[in-house]
Amino acid sequence: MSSSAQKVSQECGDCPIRHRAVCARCEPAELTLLEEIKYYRHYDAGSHVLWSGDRMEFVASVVSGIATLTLTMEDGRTQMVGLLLPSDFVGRPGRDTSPYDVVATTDLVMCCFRKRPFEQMMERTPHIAHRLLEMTLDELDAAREWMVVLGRKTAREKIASLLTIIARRDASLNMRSAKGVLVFDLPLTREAMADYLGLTLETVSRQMSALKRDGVIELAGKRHVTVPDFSRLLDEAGDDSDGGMLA
Amino acid sequence: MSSSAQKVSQECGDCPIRHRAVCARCEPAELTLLEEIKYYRHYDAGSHVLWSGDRMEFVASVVSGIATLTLTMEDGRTQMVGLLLPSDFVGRPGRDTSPYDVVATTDLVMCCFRKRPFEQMMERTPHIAHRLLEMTLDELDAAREWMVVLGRKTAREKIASLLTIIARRDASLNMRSAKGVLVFDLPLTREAMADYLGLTLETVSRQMSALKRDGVIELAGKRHVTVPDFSRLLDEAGDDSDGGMLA
DNA sequence: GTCAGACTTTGACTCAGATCAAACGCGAAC
DNA sequence: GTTCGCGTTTGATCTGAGTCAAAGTCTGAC
Repeated sequence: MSSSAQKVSQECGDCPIRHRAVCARCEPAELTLLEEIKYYRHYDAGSHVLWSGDRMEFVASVVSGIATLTLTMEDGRTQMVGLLLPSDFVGRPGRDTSPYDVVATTDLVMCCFRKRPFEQMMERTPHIAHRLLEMTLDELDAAREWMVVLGRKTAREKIASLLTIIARRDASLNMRSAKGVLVFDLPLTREAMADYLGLTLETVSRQMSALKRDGVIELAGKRHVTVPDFSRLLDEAGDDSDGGMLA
Repeated sequence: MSSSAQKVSQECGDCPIRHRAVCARCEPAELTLLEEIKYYRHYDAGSHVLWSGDRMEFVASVVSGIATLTLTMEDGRTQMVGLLLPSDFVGRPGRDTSPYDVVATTDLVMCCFRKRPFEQMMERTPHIAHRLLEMTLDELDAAREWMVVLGRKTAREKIASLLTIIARRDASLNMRSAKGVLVFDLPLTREAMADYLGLTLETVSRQMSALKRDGVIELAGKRHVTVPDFSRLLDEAGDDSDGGMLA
Protein backbone atom coordinates (compact mmCIF):
# COMPACT_ATOMS: atom_id res chain seq x y z
CA MET A 1 0.00 0.00 0.00
CA SER A 2 2.95 2.35 0.27
CA SER A 3 6.66 2.12 -0.70
CA SER A 4 8.32 3.90 -3.67
CA ALA A 5 11.17 6.16 -2.67
CA GLN A 6 10.60 9.61 -4.04
CA LYS A 7 12.24 12.50 -2.25
CA VAL A 8 9.65 14.82 -0.84
CA SER A 9 10.58 17.81 1.20
CA GLN A 10 9.04 17.76 4.64
CA GLU A 11 9.04 21.53 4.74
CA CYS A 12 5.82 23.23 3.70
CA GLY A 13 7.88 26.27 2.82
CA ASP A 14 9.32 24.74 -0.32
CA CYS A 15 6.50 22.30 -1.09
CA PRO A 16 5.78 22.17 -4.83
CA ILE A 17 2.06 22.64 -4.29
CA ARG A 18 2.40 25.25 -1.59
CA HIS A 19 0.68 27.97 -3.61
CA ARG A 20 -2.17 25.92 -5.08
CA ALA A 21 -3.27 23.39 -2.46
CA VAL A 22 -5.71 23.71 0.38
CA CYS A 23 -2.97 25.34 2.43
CA ALA A 24 -2.30 28.03 -0.19
CA ARG A 25 -3.75 30.84 1.88
CA CYS A 26 -2.12 29.88 5.13
CA GLU A 27 0.24 32.19 6.91
CA PRO A 28 3.56 30.99 8.32
CA ALA A 29 2.13 30.41 11.79
CA GLU A 30 -0.76 28.37 10.39
CA LEU A 31 1.63 26.43 8.23
CA THR A 32 3.58 25.49 11.29
CA LEU A 33 0.45 24.05 12.84
CA LEU A 34 -0.35 22.11 9.69
CA GLU A 35 3.20 20.85 9.55
CA GLU A 36 2.68 19.19 12.89
CA ILE A 37 -0.31 17.12 11.85
CA LYS A 38 0.69 16.22 8.33
CA TYR A 39 2.39 13.09 7.07
CA TYR A 40 3.27 11.78 3.62
CA ARG A 41 2.11 8.59 2.01
CA HIS A 42 3.42 6.98 -1.14
CA TYR A 43 1.40 4.78 -3.46
CA ASP A 44 2.60 2.67 -6.34
CA ALA A 45 1.09 3.14 -9.79
CA GLY A 46 -2.02 0.99 -10.03
CA SER A 47 -2.69 0.70 -6.32
CA HIS A 48 -5.86 1.81 -4.59
CA VAL A 49 -5.70 4.80 -2.28
CA LEU A 50 -9.27 4.21 -1.16
CA TRP A 51 -12.01 1.76 -1.99
CA SER A 52 -15.57 2.93 -2.29
CA GLY A 53 -17.17 2.43 1.11
CA ASP A 54 -13.84 2.52 2.93
CA ARG A 55 -13.53 4.37 6.15
CA MET A 56 -11.28 7.37 5.49
CA GLU A 57 -9.18 8.29 8.44
CA PHE A 58 -7.52 11.13 6.59
CA VAL A 59 -7.95 13.88 4.06
CA ALA A 60 -5.07 14.70 1.75
CA SER A 61 -3.56 16.76 -1.02
CA VAL A 62 -1.93 15.21 -4.06
CA VAL A 63 1.70 16.30 -3.99
CA SER A 64 2.92 14.49 -7.10
CA GLY A 65 1.51 11.93 -9.48
CA ILE A 66 -2.01 11.39 -10.70
CA ALA A 67 -5.00 9.64 -9.22
CA THR A 68 -8.49 8.95 -10.46
CA LEU A 69 -11.87 9.08 -8.76
CA THR A 70 -14.31 6.49 -10.07
CA LEU A 71 -17.81 5.26 -9.42
CA THR A 72 -18.80 1.71 -10.35
CA MET A 73 -22.32 0.40 -10.88
CA GLU A 74 -23.34 -2.98 -9.53
CA ASP A 75 -22.97 -4.60 -12.92
CA GLY A 76 -19.47 -3.30 -13.38
CA ARG A 77 -19.99 -0.29 -15.59
CA THR A 78 -17.62 2.34 -14.32
CA GLN A 79 -17.38 6.06 -14.78
CA MET A 80 -14.45 8.19 -13.82
CA VAL A 81 -15.77 11.29 -12.08
CA GLY A 82 -12.56 13.09 -11.30
CA LEU A 83 -8.92 13.29 -12.22
CA LEU A 84 -6.71 14.28 -9.32
CA LEU A 85 -3.59 16.19 -10.17
CA PRO A 86 -0.96 17.76 -7.93
CA SER A 87 -2.55 20.17 -5.46
CA ASP A 88 -6.01 18.58 -5.71
CA PHE A 89 -7.70 17.66 -2.47
CA VAL A 90 -9.12 14.27 -1.50
CA GLY A 91 -11.69 13.66 1.15
CA ARG A 92 -14.42 15.58 2.80
CA PRO A 93 -14.41 17.03 6.25
CA GLY A 94 -17.39 15.69 8.14
CA ARG A 95 -17.76 12.47 6.19
CA ASP A 96 -16.08 9.24 7.07
CA THR A 97 -16.53 6.82 4.21
CA SER A 98 -15.43 7.41 0.65
CA PRO A 99 -18.18 7.22 -1.97
CA TYR A 100 -15.51 6.75 -4.64
CA ASP A 101 -12.65 4.49 -5.55
CA VAL A 102 -9.46 6.49 -5.55
CA VAL A 103 -6.72 4.87 -7.62
CA ALA A 104 -3.14 5.95 -8.23
CA THR A 105 -2.53 5.87 -11.99
CA THR A 106 1.08 6.83 -11.58
CA ASP A 107 3.31 6.64 -8.54
CA LEU A 108 1.71 9.02 -6.14
CA VAL A 109 2.65 11.08 -3.11
CA MET A 110 -0.02 12.46 -0.86
CA CYS A 111 0.24 14.95 1.96
CA CYS A 112 -2.20 13.59 4.54
CA PHE A 113 -3.92 15.00 7.58
CA ARG A 114 -5.80 12.88 10.05
CA LYS A 115 -9.40 13.87 9.74
CA ARG A 116 -10.19 14.98 13.27
CA PRO A 117 -7.22 17.30 13.75
CA PHE A 118 -7.78 18.74 10.28
CA GLU A 119 -11.42 19.44 10.99
CA GLN A 120 -10.54 21.14 14.24
CA MET A 121 -7.91 23.16 12.50
CA MET A 122 -10.41 24.15 9.83
CA GLU A 123 -12.73 25.55 12.43
CA ARG A 124 -9.99 27.71 13.82
CA THR A 125 -8.32 28.89 10.63
CA PRO A 126 -10.71 30.44 8.15
CA HIS A 127 -7.95 30.54 5.54
CA ILE A 128 -8.17 26.80 5.11
CA ALA A 129 -11.95 26.68 5.00
CA HIS A 130 -11.99 29.54 2.57
CA ARG A 131 -9.47 27.96 0.24
CA LEU A 132 -11.29 24.63 0.40
CA LEU A 133 -14.54 26.33 -0.56
CA GLU A 134 -12.82 27.99 -3.48
CA MET A 135 -11.31 24.71 -4.65
CA THR A 136 -14.62 22.89 -4.27
CA LEU A 137 -16.43 25.53 -6.32
CA ASP A 138 -13.78 25.16 -9.02
CA GLU A 139 -14.24 21.42 -9.01
CA LEU A 140 -17.98 21.83 -9.26
CA ASP A 141 -17.55 24.05 -12.31
CA ALA A 142 -15.19 21.50 -13.83
CA ALA A 143 -17.65 18.68 -13.11
CA ARG A 144 -20.40 20.62 -14.82
CA GLU A 145 -18.30 21.30 -17.86
CA TRP A 146 -17.56 17.62 -17.95
CA MET A 147 -21.28 16.89 -17.94
CA VAL A 148 -21.49 18.67 -21.29
CA VAL A 149 -18.71 16.49 -22.63
CA LEU A 150 -20.44 13.32 -21.42
CA GLY A 151 -23.93 14.31 -22.42
CA ARG A 152 -23.51 16.12 -25.69
CA LYS A 153 -20.21 15.55 -27.40
CA THR A 154 -19.31 12.99 -30.06
CA ALA A 155 -16.58 10.42 -29.46
CA ARG A 156 -14.07 12.45 -31.44
CA GLU A 157 -14.92 15.62 -29.55
CA LYS A 158 -14.66 13.77 -26.26
CA ILE A 159 -11.15 12.56 -27.03
CA ALA A 160 -10.10 16.01 -28.17
CA SER A 161 -11.57 17.50 -25.00
CA LEU A 162 -9.61 15.14 -22.80
CA LEU A 163 -6.39 15.80 -24.69
CA THR A 164 -7.04 19.52 -24.33
CA ILE A 165 -7.38 19.23 -20.58
CA ILE A 166 -4.28 17.15 -20.15
CA ALA A 167 -2.26 19.36 -22.48
CA ARG A 168 -3.36 22.47 -20.59
CA ARG A 169 -2.56 21.01 -17.20
CA ASP A 170 0.75 19.77 -18.37
CA ALA A 171 1.69 23.05 -19.97
CA SER A 172 0.75 25.00 -16.88
CA LEU A 173 3.05 22.81 -14.82
CA ASN A 174 5.95 22.49 -17.19
CA MET A 175 5.83 25.58 -19.40
CA ARG A 176 7.42 23.78 -22.29
CA SER A 177 5.23 25.12 -25.06
CA ALA A 178 7.51 26.32 -27.81
CA LYS A 179 5.55 28.32 -30.36
CA GLY A 180 2.25 26.49 -29.93
CA VAL A 181 3.67 22.98 -30.15
CA LEU A 182 2.71 20.91 -27.15
CA VAL A 183 4.25 17.63 -26.13
CA PHE A 184 3.10 15.48 -23.27
CA ASP A 185 2.64 11.95 -22.04
CA LEU A 186 -0.81 10.52 -21.51
CA PRO A 187 -1.04 9.46 -17.90
CA LEU A 188 -3.99 7.17 -18.68
CA THR A 189 -4.49 3.84 -20.40
CA ARG A 190 -7.04 3.64 -23.21
CA GLU A 191 -9.38 1.96 -20.80
CA ALA A 192 -9.05 4.76 -18.24
CA MET A 193 -9.67 7.27 -20.98
CA ALA A 194 -12.79 5.33 -21.94
CA ASP A 195 -13.95 5.36 -18.33
CA TYR A 196 -13.46 9.08 -18.18
CA LEU A 197 -15.26 9.72 -21.45
CA GLY A 198 -18.16 7.30 -21.19
CA LEU A 199 -16.89 5.30 -24.18
CA THR A 200 -15.46 1.85 -24.81
CA LEU A 201 -11.74 1.39 -25.10
CA GLU A 202 -12.14 0.31 -28.73
CA THR A 203 -13.82 3.59 -29.60
CA VAL A 204 -11.08 5.51 -27.80
CA SER A 205 -8.45 3.66 -29.76
CA ARG A 206 -10.22 4.24 -33.07
CA GLN A 207 -10.65 7.93 -32.44
CA MET A 208 -7.05 8.34 -31.36
CA SER A 209 -6.05 6.69 -34.63
CA ALA A 210 -8.40 8.97 -36.53
CA LEU A 211 -7.00 12.12 -34.90
CA LYS A 212 -3.52 10.88 -35.73
CA ARG A 213 -4.47 10.08 -39.32
CA ASP A 214 -5.96 13.56 -39.68
CA GLY A 215 -2.82 15.20 -38.34
CA VAL A 216 -4.44 16.67 -35.25
CA ILE A 217 -2.00 14.78 -33.05
CA GLU A 218 1.16 12.79 -33.52
CA LEU A 219 1.86 9.67 -31.52
CA ALA A 220 5.22 8.24 -30.55
CA GLY A 221 4.53 4.96 -28.84
CA LYS A 222 1.10 4.68 -27.29
CA ARG A 223 1.38 7.44 -24.76
CA HIS A 224 3.64 10.16 -26.05
CA VAL A 225 1.57 12.84 -27.75
CA THR A 226 2.60 15.84 -29.83
CA VAL A 227 0.07 18.52 -30.68
CA PRO A 228 1.38 20.53 -33.61
CA ASP A 229 -1.45 23.05 -33.53
CA PHE A 230 -3.31 23.53 -30.30
CA SER A 231 -6.07 25.68 -31.76
CA ARG A 232 -6.83 22.86 -34.20
CA LEU A 233 -7.23 20.52 -31.24
CA LEU A 234 -9.52 23.05 -29.55
CA ASP A 235 -11.66 23.17 -32.67
CA GLU A 236 -11.95 19.41 -32.65
CA ALA A 237 -13.08 19.55 -29.04
CA GLY A 238 -16.04 21.65 -30.10
CA ASP A 239 -15.50 24.03 -27.21
CA ASP A 240 -16.14 27.70 -27.22
CA SER A 241 -12.83 28.28 -28.89
CA ASP A 242 -11.88 31.34 -26.94
CA GLY A 243 -8.86 31.17 -29.16
CA GLY A 244 -6.78 32.15 -26.17
CA MET A 245 -4.09 29.59 -25.51
CA LEU A 246 -3.74 27.96 -22.17
CA ALA A 247 -5.92 29.84 -19.76
CA MET B 1 -38.28 39.90 -15.35
CA SER B 2 -40.30 40.02 -12.16
CA SER B 3 -44.06 40.10 -11.37
CA SER B 4 -46.16 37.16 -10.12
CA ALA B 5 -47.73 37.76 -6.77
CA GLN B 6 -46.85 34.97 -4.43
CA LYS B 7 -46.90 35.70 -0.73
CA VAL B 8 -43.51 35.29 0.78
CA SER B 9 -42.85 36.06 4.37
CA GLN B 10 -40.20 38.67 4.87
CA GLU B 11 -39.23 37.13 8.16
CA CYS B 12 -36.34 34.71 8.10
CA GLY B 13 -37.76 33.16 11.24
CA ASP B 14 -40.58 31.45 9.42
CA CYS B 15 -38.96 31.11 6.00
CA PRO B 16 -39.76 27.75 4.41
CA ILE B 17 -36.11 27.09 3.62
CA ARG B 18 -34.77 28.39 6.90
CA HIS B 19 -33.33 25.04 7.95
CA ARG B 20 -31.82 23.96 4.63
CA ALA B 21 -30.48 27.03 2.86
CA VAL B 22 -27.16 28.76 3.11
CA CYS B 23 -28.42 30.51 6.24
CA ALA B 24 -29.35 27.26 7.98
CA ARG B 25 -26.60 27.49 10.56
CA CYS B 26 -27.06 31.13 11.37
CA GLU B 27 -27.92 32.25 14.84
CA PRO B 28 -30.66 34.83 15.48
CA ALA B 29 -28.23 37.73 15.57
CA GLU B 30 -26.67 36.70 12.27
CA LEU B 31 -30.10 36.23 10.77
CA THR B 32 -30.93 39.78 11.68
CA LEU B 33 -27.90 40.97 9.77
CA LEU B 34 -28.86 38.89 6.77
CA GLU B 35 -32.37 40.16 6.94
CA GLU B 36 -31.07 43.64 6.38
CA ILE B 37 -29.29 42.89 3.13
CA LYS B 38 -31.74 40.47 1.59
CA TYR B 39 -34.50 41.14 -0.91
CA TYR B 40 -36.90 38.93 -2.84
CA ARG B 41 -37.26 38.61 -6.55
CA HIS B 42 -40.00 36.87 -8.48
CA TYR B 43 -39.61 35.29 -11.89
CA ASP B 44 -42.30 33.98 -14.20
CA ALA B 45 -42.12 30.43 -15.48
CA GLY B 46 -39.97 30.38 -18.58
CA SER B 47 -38.04 33.56 -17.88
CA HIS B 48 -34.30 33.80 -17.55
CA VAL B 49 -32.83 34.56 -14.15
CA LEU B 50 -29.37 34.90 -15.63
CA TRP B 51 -27.82 34.56 -19.06
CA SER B 52 -24.45 32.94 -19.46
CA GLY B 53 -21.87 35.70 -19.40
CA ASP B 54 -24.15 38.06 -17.48
CA ARG B 55 -22.77 40.13 -14.73
CA MET B 56 -24.29 38.83 -11.49
CA GLU B 57 -24.82 41.52 -8.97
CA PHE B 58 -26.31 39.12 -6.45
CA VAL B 59 -26.19 35.63 -5.06
CA ALA B 60 -29.44 33.98 -4.01
CA SER B 61 -31.32 31.07 -2.54
CA VAL B 62 -34.28 29.48 -4.26
CA VAL B 63 -37.25 29.97 -1.92
CA SER B 64 -39.95 28.34 -4.03
CA GLY B 65 -40.21 27.02 -7.56
CA ILE B 66 -37.66 25.33 -9.74
CA ALA B 67 -34.87 26.63 -11.90
CA THR B 68 -32.38 24.98 -14.22
CA LEU B 69 -28.70 25.57 -14.81
CA THR B 70 -27.65 24.95 -18.40
CA LEU B 71 -24.58 25.20 -20.58
CA THR B 72 -24.91 25.67 -24.33
CA MET B 73 -22.28 24.92 -26.95
CA GLU B 74 -21.69 27.30 -29.84
CA ASP B 75 -23.68 25.16 -32.22
CA GLY B 76 -26.67 25.07 -29.91
CA ARG B 77 -26.31 21.71 -28.22
CA THR B 78 -27.31 22.24 -24.62
CA GLN B 79 -26.77 20.31 -21.46
CA MET B 80 -28.52 20.94 -18.19
CA VAL B 81 -25.92 20.79 -15.45
CA GLY B 82 -28.04 21.47 -12.41
CA LEU B 83 -31.59 21.48 -11.19
CA LEU B 84 -32.22 24.12 -8.56
CA LEU B 85 -34.87 23.35 -5.99
CA PRO B 86 -35.99 25.28 -2.93
CA SER B 87 -33.03 25.99 -0.61
CA ASP B 88 -30.45 25.60 -3.38
CA PHE B 89 -27.95 28.38 -3.79
CA VAL B 90 -27.14 30.33 -6.95
CA GLY B 91 -23.99 32.26 -7.59
CA ARG B 92 -20.48 32.21 -6.42
CA PRO B 93 -18.84 34.58 -4.03
CA GLY B 94 -15.79 36.06 -5.69
CA ARG B 95 -16.97 35.67 -9.26
CA ASP B 96 -18.94 38.22 -11.15
CA THR B 97 -20.21 36.66 -14.35
CA SER B 98 -22.38 33.59 -14.55
CA PRO B 99 -20.96 30.72 -16.59
CA TYR B 100 -24.46 29.27 -16.88
CA ASP B 101 -27.91 30.15 -18.07
CA VAL B 102 -30.28 30.07 -15.13
CA VAL B 103 -33.90 29.65 -16.17
CA ALA B 104 -37.07 29.54 -14.09
CA THR B 105 -39.04 26.44 -15.15
CA THR B 106 -41.88 27.29 -12.83
CA ASP B 107 -42.78 30.55 -11.18
CA LEU B 108 -39.85 31.22 -8.94
CA VAL B 109 -39.05 33.20 -5.83
CA MET B 110 -35.48 33.91 -4.90
CA CYS B 111 -34.02 35.35 -1.74
CA CYS B 112 -31.22 37.57 -3.02
CA PHE B 113 -28.20 39.21 -1.42
CA ARG B 114 -26.11 41.79 -3.20
CA LYS B 115 -22.76 40.21 -3.78
CA ARG B 116 -20.45 42.60 -1.97
CA PRO B 117 -22.35 42.75 1.31
CA PHE B 118 -22.81 38.99 1.22
CA GLU B 119 -19.11 38.41 0.70
CA GLN B 120 -18.27 40.72 3.55
CA MET B 121 -20.78 38.98 5.73
CA MET B 122 -19.30 35.62 4.80
CA GLU B 123 -15.92 36.72 5.98
CA ARG B 124 -17.31 37.69 9.33
CA THR B 125 -19.70 34.81 9.96
CA PRO B 126 -18.10 31.40 9.59
CA HIS B 127 -21.53 29.78 9.89
CA ILE B 128 -22.42 30.93 6.42
CA ALA B 129 -19.11 29.97 4.85
CA HIS B 130 -19.28 26.60 6.54
CA ARG B 131 -22.78 25.88 5.37
CA LEU B 132 -21.94 27.00 1.85
CA LEU B 133 -18.97 24.64 1.81
CA GLU B 134 -21.19 21.81 2.96
CA MET B 135 -23.79 22.57 0.29
CA THR B 136 -21.15 22.87 -2.41
CA LEU B 137 -19.65 19.52 -1.45
CA ASP B 138 -23.12 17.98 -1.65
CA GLU B 139 -23.64 19.48 -5.08
CA LEU B 140 -20.28 18.17 -6.20
CA ASP B 141 -21.26 14.66 -5.10
CA ALA B 142 -24.57 15.02 -6.91
CA ALA B 143 -22.81 16.26 -10.05
CA ARG B 144 -20.49 13.27 -9.95
CA GLU B 145 -23.34 10.84 -9.57
CA TRP B 146 -24.96 12.53 -12.52
CA MET B 147 -21.80 11.94 -14.54
CA VAL B 148 -22.44 8.21 -14.16
CA VAL B 149 -25.97 8.68 -15.45
CA LEU B 150 -24.73 10.67 -18.45
CA GLY B 151 -21.75 8.52 -19.23
CA ARG B 152 -22.91 5.00 -18.58
CA LYS B 153 -26.65 4.58 -18.41
CA THR B 154 -29.08 3.61 -21.17
CA ALA B 155 -31.92 5.92 -22.16
CA ARG B 156 -34.41 3.92 -20.12
CA GLU B 157 -32.16 3.99 -17.07
CA LYS B 158 -31.61 7.69 -17.50
CA ILE B 159 -35.34 8.39 -17.46
CA ALA B 160 -35.85 6.17 -14.45
CA SER B 161 -32.97 7.92 -12.67
CA LEU B 162 -34.50 11.32 -13.28
CA LEU B 163 -37.91 10.18 -12.10
CA THR B 164 -36.28 8.72 -9.01
CA ILE B 165 -34.64 12.01 -8.15
CA ILE B 166 -37.76 14.03 -8.65
CA ALA B 167 -39.89 11.56 -6.75
CA ARG B 168 -37.43 11.61 -3.86
CA ARG B 169 -37.23 15.35 -3.73
CA ASP B 170 -40.94 15.68 -3.93
CA ALA B 171 -41.57 13.11 -1.25
CA SER B 172 -39.09 14.74 1.10
CA LEU B 173 -40.92 18.01 0.73
CA ASN B 174 -44.49 16.81 0.76
CA MET B 175 -44.43 13.55 2.68
CA ARG B 176 -47.37 12.18 0.78
CA SER B 177 -46.10 8.66 0.22
CA ALA B 178 -48.88 6.32 1.19
CA LYS B 179 -47.61 2.75 1.35
CA GLY B 180 -44.95 3.11 -1.31
CA VAL B 181 -47.18 4.77 -3.90
CA LEU B 182 -45.71 8.04 -5.07
CA VAL B 183 -47.52 10.72 -6.99
CA PHE B 184 -45.95 13.86 -8.35
CA ASP B 185 -45.95 16.36 -11.18
CA LEU B 186 -43.01 16.59 -13.55
CA PRO B 187 -41.69 20.14 -13.38
CA LEU B 188 -39.93 19.72 -16.72
CA THR B 189 -40.94 19.56 -20.37
CA ARG B 190 -39.77 16.59 -22.41
CA GLU B 191 -37.20 18.84 -23.97
CA ALA B 192 -35.85 19.93 -20.59
CA MET B 193 -35.70 16.29 -19.52
CA ALA B 194 -33.74 15.54 -22.70
CA ASP B 195 -31.35 18.37 -21.94
CA TYR B 196 -30.82 17.02 -18.47
CA LEU B 197 -30.27 13.47 -19.64
CA GLY B 198 -28.18 14.02 -22.75
CA LEU B 199 -30.93 12.61 -24.98
CA THR B 200 -33.29 13.91 -27.64
CA LEU B 201 -36.85 14.76 -26.74
CA GLU B 202 -38.12 11.99 -29.02
CA THR B 203 -36.14 9.41 -27.10
CA VAL B 204 -37.42 10.80 -23.82
CA SER B 205 -40.97 10.54 -25.08
CA ARG B 206 -40.49 6.99 -26.31
CA GLN B 207 -38.94 5.83 -23.06
CA MET B 208 -41.66 7.47 -21.01
CA SER B 209 -44.19 5.60 -23.12
CA ALA B 210 -42.23 2.39 -22.66
CA LEU B 211 -42.09 2.76 -18.88
CA LYS B 212 -45.82 3.42 -18.91
CA ARG B 213 -46.52 0.42 -21.14
CA ASP B 214 -44.44 -1.75 -18.80
CA GLY B 215 -46.34 -0.55 -15.75
CA VAL B 216 -43.38 1.12 -14.07
CA ILE B 217 -45.20 4.43 -14.06
CA GLU B 218 -48.71 5.66 -14.76
CA LEU B 219 -49.36 8.91 -16.54
CA ALA B 220 -52.34 11.19 -16.22
CA GLY B 221 -51.88 13.93 -18.75
CA LYS B 222 -48.30 14.56 -19.79
CA ARG B 223 -46.96 15.63 -16.47
CA HIS B 224 -48.78 13.89 -13.67
CA VAL B 225 -46.90 10.74 -12.68
CA THR B 226 -47.85 7.89 -10.37
CA VAL B 227 -45.25 5.38 -9.29
CA PRO B 228 -47.03 2.26 -8.00
CA ASP B 229 -43.84 0.56 -6.85
CA PHE B 230 -40.86 2.72 -6.08
CA SER B 231 -38.41 -0.16 -5.74
CA ARG B 232 -39.33 -1.23 -9.26
CA LEU B 233 -38.45 2.24 -10.48
CA LEU B 234 -35.16 2.06 -8.59
CA ASP B 235 -34.37 -1.22 -10.32
CA GLU B 236 -35.02 0.35 -13.68
CA ALA B 237 -32.64 3.16 -12.80
CA GLY B 238 -29.87 0.59 -12.43
CA ASP B 239 -28.70 2.20 -9.21
CA ASP B 240 -27.20 0.48 -6.27
CA SER B 241 -30.65 -0.42 -5.10
CA ASP B 242 -30.04 0.21 -1.47
CA GLY B 243 -33.64 -0.90 -1.22
CA GLY B 244 -34.11 1.76 1.42
CA MET B 245 -36.91 4.10 0.46
CA LEU B 246 -36.37 7.78 0.21
CA ALA B 247 -33.06 8.56 1.80
C1' DG C 1 -66.46 27.14 -29.50
C1' DT C 2 -62.78 27.43 -32.36
C1' DC C 3 -58.23 28.60 -33.53
C1' DA C 4 -53.24 29.05 -32.86
C1' DG C 5 -49.26 27.56 -31.01
C1' DA C 6 -46.63 24.92 -27.95
C1' DC C 7 -45.80 20.44 -26.38
C1' DT C 8 -45.94 15.57 -27.18
C1' DT C 9 -46.31 11.11 -29.43
C1' DT C 10 -45.38 7.86 -32.98
C1' DG C 11 -43.32 5.97 -37.21
C1' DA C 12 -39.61 4.98 -40.65
C1' DC C 13 -35.04 5.13 -41.45
C1' DT C 14 -30.02 6.05 -40.42
C1' DC C 15 -25.79 6.00 -38.16
C1' DA C 16 -22.36 6.50 -34.33
C1' DG C 17 -20.64 3.83 -31.17
C1' DA C 18 -21.02 -0.85 -28.86
C1' DT C 19 -19.98 -5.62 -29.11
C1' DC C 20 -17.55 -9.62 -30.44
C1' DA C 21 -13.35 -11.33 -32.12
C1' DA C 22 -8.69 -11.62 -33.68
C1' DA C 23 -4.16 -10.12 -33.98
C1' DC C 24 -0.32 -6.90 -32.90
C1' DG C 25 3.57 -4.58 -30.00
C1' DC C 26 6.37 -4.28 -26.43
C1' DG C 27 8.47 -4.45 -21.89
C1' DA C 28 9.54 -7.71 -18.03
C1' DA C 29 10.92 -12.24 -16.49
C1' DC C 30 13.47 -16.10 -17.31
C1' DG D 1 16.63 -14.60 -27.28
C1' DT D 2 12.04 -16.42 -26.19
C1' DT D 3 7.92 -16.25 -23.88
C1' DC D 4 4.27 -14.24 -21.26
C1' DG D 5 0.90 -10.86 -20.43
C1' DC D 6 -0.97 -6.55 -20.76
C1' DG D 7 -2.32 -2.84 -23.38
C1' DT D 8 -3.57 -1.65 -27.91
C1' DT D 9 -5.20 -1.75 -32.68
C1' DT D 10 -8.18 -3.14 -36.24
C1' DG D 11 -12.07 -5.54 -38.47
C1' DA D 12 -16.96 -7.20 -38.95
C1' DT D 13 -21.32 -6.82 -37.34
C1' DC D 14 -25.11 -5.22 -34.46
C1' DT D 15 -28.08 -2.02 -32.12
C1' DG D 16 -29.70 1.89 -29.30
C1' DA D 17 -30.50 6.32 -29.92
C1' DG D 18 -30.62 10.12 -33.31
C1' DT D 19 -32.86 12.27 -37.29
C1' DC D 20 -36.52 13.50 -40.16
C1' DA D 21 -41.32 13.74 -40.67
C1' DA D 22 -46.12 13.69 -39.66
C1' DA D 23 -49.89 13.70 -36.73
C1' DG D 24 -52.09 14.08 -32.11
C1' DT D 25 -53.29 16.76 -27.66
C1' DC D 26 -53.87 20.36 -24.68
C1' DT D 27 -54.28 25.36 -23.22
C1' DG D 28 -55.31 29.84 -23.54
C1' DA D 29 -56.91 33.78 -26.49
C1' DC D 30 -60.40 35.67 -29.00
